[in-house]
Formats: sequence, structure tokens, C-alpha cells
Amino acid sequence: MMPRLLESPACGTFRARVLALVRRIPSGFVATYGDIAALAGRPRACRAVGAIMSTCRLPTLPCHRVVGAGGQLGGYSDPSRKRRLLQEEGILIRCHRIIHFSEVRWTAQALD
DNA sequence: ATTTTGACCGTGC
DNA sequence: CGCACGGCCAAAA
Repeated sequence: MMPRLLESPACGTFRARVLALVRRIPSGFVATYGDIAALAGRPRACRAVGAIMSTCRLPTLPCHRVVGAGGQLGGYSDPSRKRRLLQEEGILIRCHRIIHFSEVRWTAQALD
């Protein structure tokens, strides 16, 4: 079978595509809920992405790298933990906001 | 099947 | 800057 883009809108459910995308965010980078939604083929489904993040408890999913628009921290089951995890990856945060957001914002370039 | 609920986002004040 | 409001869409109830 020919290979497919996991993030292609035609491949799997929205949920599956979202999870696949979030797993691709490299350490030291972040993506917004809206970014993930758009890459998953639903530019306006940012809120749905948040809903998915809130329910899935997969340990292999670096959901702390999904942040709010403009570099806001966004939600998390344990906000202080989210901040710490990001800082441990070299991301600077001040007052619930990522510094140099544009430089650490992940763009899914080089799709297979 | 229908309603409610969010780890959201832009706008407007 | 902060806050309220409406739109949005998948998941859960």
C-alpha cells in the first residue's frame, strides 16, 4: 500500500490526525491549538483540539507542547507542570507567556 | 439523535 | 492591559 500522510484530512479520524501531529512536535518547540487544527485539516477546530488534549491520557503524547494563540500557555491538567516541562526543553516563559514565541513555534515543514 | 461541555480564538469595549 | 461575548467543532452526557 502506498504511504499516506498521517496528517492528511483523508487519513483516519480528526482525533487520530491530531494525535499524530502532536507527537511530531520536536522537543524545544511548540504549536498552538489552532496550528494543530489547521494541520489536521480543520482550521477552525482549535477548540476541538483542546477537547482532545483534555481527554487523552497517553503518556507518549507531548501535549504540553500545545499552547494557546500568541504564545499563551493554554490549559493543562497541572499548569505548573506544563510550564516546567516547557522550560526544561529550553523554552523561556514569563507571566504565562512564551518568550520568542515565533522562534520556537513549530511549522510542520517537510511533510513526508 | 439531541444537548451540553470545554486544555480555544478573534473581536470589541 | 483585561474582560465578556459569540462562533466554532469534537467528545461526552
